[in-house]
Amino acid sequence: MAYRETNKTRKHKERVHNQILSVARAAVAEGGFAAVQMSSVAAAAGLATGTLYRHFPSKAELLAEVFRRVTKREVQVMTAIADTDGAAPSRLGDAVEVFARRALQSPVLAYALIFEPVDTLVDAERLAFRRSYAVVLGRIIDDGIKSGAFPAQNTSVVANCIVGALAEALIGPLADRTLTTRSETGVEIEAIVTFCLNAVSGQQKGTA
Amino acid sequence: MAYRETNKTRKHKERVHNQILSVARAAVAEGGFAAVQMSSVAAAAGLATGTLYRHFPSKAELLAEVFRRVTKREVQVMTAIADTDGAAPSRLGDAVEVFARRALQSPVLAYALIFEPVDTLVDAERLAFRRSYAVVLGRIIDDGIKSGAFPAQNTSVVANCIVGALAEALIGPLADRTLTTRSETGVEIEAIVTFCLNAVSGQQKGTA
DNA sequence: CAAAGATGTGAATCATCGTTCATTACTTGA
DNA sequence: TCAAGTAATGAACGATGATTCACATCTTTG
Repeated sequence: MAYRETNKTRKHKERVHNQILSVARAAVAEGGFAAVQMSSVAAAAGLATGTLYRHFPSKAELLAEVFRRVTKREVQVMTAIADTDGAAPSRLGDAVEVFARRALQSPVLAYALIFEPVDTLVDAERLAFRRSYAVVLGRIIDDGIKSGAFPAQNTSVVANCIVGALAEALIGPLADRTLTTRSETGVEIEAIVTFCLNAVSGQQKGTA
Repeated sequence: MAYRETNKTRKHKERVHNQILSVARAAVAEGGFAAVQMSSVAAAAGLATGTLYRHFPSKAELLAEVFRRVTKREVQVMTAIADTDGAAPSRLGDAVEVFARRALQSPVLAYALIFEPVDTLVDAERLAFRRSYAVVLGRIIDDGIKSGAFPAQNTSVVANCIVGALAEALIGPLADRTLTTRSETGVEIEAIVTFCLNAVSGQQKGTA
């Protein structure tokens, strides 16, 4: 005898929900997690501050959800490459290169995802995110070892090292985000790819 | 005809100054920069909050000073190794290993120094710090190239990659800093050293 | 349209900390 | 001991920004 949740309302709710997430995502891409303020998000979404709390219990959860969404896509992209059926070295090179290109495309977002501390919730997500990358890379490396393309090695440590090398060279504080003409970017990426391939295929006492 | 700064007062002042820095440093090592609160530092140092401001103009400056002190020592250690007169590969291995050992010794502090964003002042210091590391590593690598131990390569990118690989493998995911028996640590460090040496001495198209 | 319920609103509240400053307690040289 | 100055104190202040909540508005069903 009264209000009941209906298709229309459900859709509306979902639309608003997504709208909020999208605005928040944009804010993160613009200035990192630190730059996100509930009031700004609300304003940008054309809502009152309080309304956000009808959709997310807290800022932390909102940010965590943003993180999850963006992150999911990134991992999918990497996974797709890993599941290609080329030779391991070429797949590894591709994975590294794609990571690099995407990171350079939106450096602030990349920084936020890889580095920026926020709060326990998001930090936990980040851990999972990094691990996902390492897992994908590890799979490629294991393939390479099996096929003889790479010597035996401590896959998980090596995978972590690669993630770190990528992160640091591309979006760490030292990354020179100023001198990025198209060609300079290319040279840098090539250097990074070489570094990683060398590291994995090197001949030093391989079984560390 | 009155008060004048004297030896005794100067000494006292300095003692308190150092005491504050030391307490702050401990706080950073315990929970990172984010965990440092002026009131806690004061309490731990047996002082009133306001007293801190007789010694440091602001929290930011206090933290920057802490950063500088800790960091100076670290760079000295690395530099000493770089200036040894062994072969480049062995020096590089030593540098990496020492970095690793020290980082594992106080992971939270290492994390704070390498990653944790704080404010403009500290972030500027961090930039210098990382650059110092990269420079030291770069010097070793350049030596190696000159002596023919390493192929030609983009030294600065490679140095950054190494710093990143170290950081990630050791302290990025503060994750399994729990299951570090002495021997596991050793194995992990060895894997990291191998990774870095491979990366630098690899034969892939070296002149990226 | 009315009642019931859900949603939206945004000013007020709350919590956290860095920073200040009037006051008190020392130190020093005469 | 006194005057002149310095250091220490810690409660109060201020800024920021997340969160709440009493109220208004909208949707749905009968």
